[in-house]
Amino acid sequence: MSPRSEEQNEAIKDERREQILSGALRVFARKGFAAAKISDIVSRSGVSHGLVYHYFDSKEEIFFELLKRAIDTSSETLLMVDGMPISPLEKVRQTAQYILRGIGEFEESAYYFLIVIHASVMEGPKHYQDKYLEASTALTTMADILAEGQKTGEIRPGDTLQMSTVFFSAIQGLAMYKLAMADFEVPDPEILVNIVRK
Amino acid sequence: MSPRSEEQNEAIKDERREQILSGALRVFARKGFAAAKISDIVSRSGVSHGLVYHYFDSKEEIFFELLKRAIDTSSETLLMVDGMPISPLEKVRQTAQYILRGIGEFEESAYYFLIVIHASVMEGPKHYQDKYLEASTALTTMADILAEGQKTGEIRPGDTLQMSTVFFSAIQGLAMYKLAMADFEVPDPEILVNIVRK
DNA sequence: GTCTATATCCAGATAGAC
DNA sequence: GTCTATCTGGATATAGAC
Repeated sequence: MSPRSEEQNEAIKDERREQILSGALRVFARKGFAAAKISDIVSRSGVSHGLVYHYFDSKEEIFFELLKRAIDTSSETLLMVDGMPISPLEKVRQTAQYILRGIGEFEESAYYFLIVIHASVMEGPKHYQDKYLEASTALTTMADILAEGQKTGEIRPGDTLQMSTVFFSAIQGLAMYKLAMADFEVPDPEILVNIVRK
Repeated sequence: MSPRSEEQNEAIKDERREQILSGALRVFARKGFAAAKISDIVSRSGVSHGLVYHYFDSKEEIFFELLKRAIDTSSETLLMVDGMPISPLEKVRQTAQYILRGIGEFEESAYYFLIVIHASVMEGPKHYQDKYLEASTALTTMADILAEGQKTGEIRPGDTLQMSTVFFSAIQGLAMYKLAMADFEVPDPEILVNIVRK
């Protein structure tokens, strides 16, 4: 038997973990936390039942890892756009374009939105909700951008938090339509921009 | 023992059914079909475990009844608005006002939206999806209204089905925010109107 | 019409072989 | 590192008393 190096073992471990998470993403998104069965994840990811529990302590831990990724990614996206040297309206446009492209091109992207929805709306372990609160920073970040845009006159007058909420509501809703309807086509990002544009 | 009349028995049966459905609505909305336990419904509705199965054949039948009500109600609402002798833009405004008021005032209303989401996005019995397809008539009905409005110049140019999809996406998303956030306040309906208004 | 008690099945998690 | 076999709890649904 040829012994494997530490690095090789680490690489294998990472690969298996990702393999499991990738299958679990689809299963959790489509079924929700409680309805998702370990056996579903096993089928999707092609590993054995026992191996899942070798890499994760519980079903809950797998879900939480996915939730973490979903929220971290969306926060980073918004901070990235906010840091660009462009006008407020253009920031809104970039956000809409970026997210909608993701939903259209990668099914994974829509699944991550569903994970957040499950964690936030559905009853479950309390720390899901806690983690979710971090996601609401997106709402206020966008509201701040809109307020700037009101000063420059690019953005409609009105309650910026409400506008921000409608903007993200539409995005979440679109992610769901994408998964619900087979022939769904991603709408023109400009329709989202129209929510706030003067 | 004083015998009860047929009518009284019927009234009791109806009342119990509604009692069960009312509790089940909240449970299914918050947990999804698979995660909802009969014992949850029992706690919420205040009847015994056995009685639930006296009035319904299965958990599935309860869910389906709720789904039916959700979809029938939303179809009727849209047809009602469409039948009003008002301009296309005004029809959009009435729809937004009516639905948002419902979401704001009655928690029940937001729950029904969640029921539809569960049925459409989550994996489950196939006939849920079939039933759900009826709900998509709302999308096309609204698209038709928008097309009329484009002729009269009240509505923005562009793909009307896409605009209709964004409009309803936002509504669905708002229903979720309502249930996810404790301090949620319903936004001004005019923000939704702005999606399509020229 | 309503309840409690129980049968049956299936899921999450563990143990231990290879 | 990976697998199969098994334990154990809990859920749906049923049976039958009141």
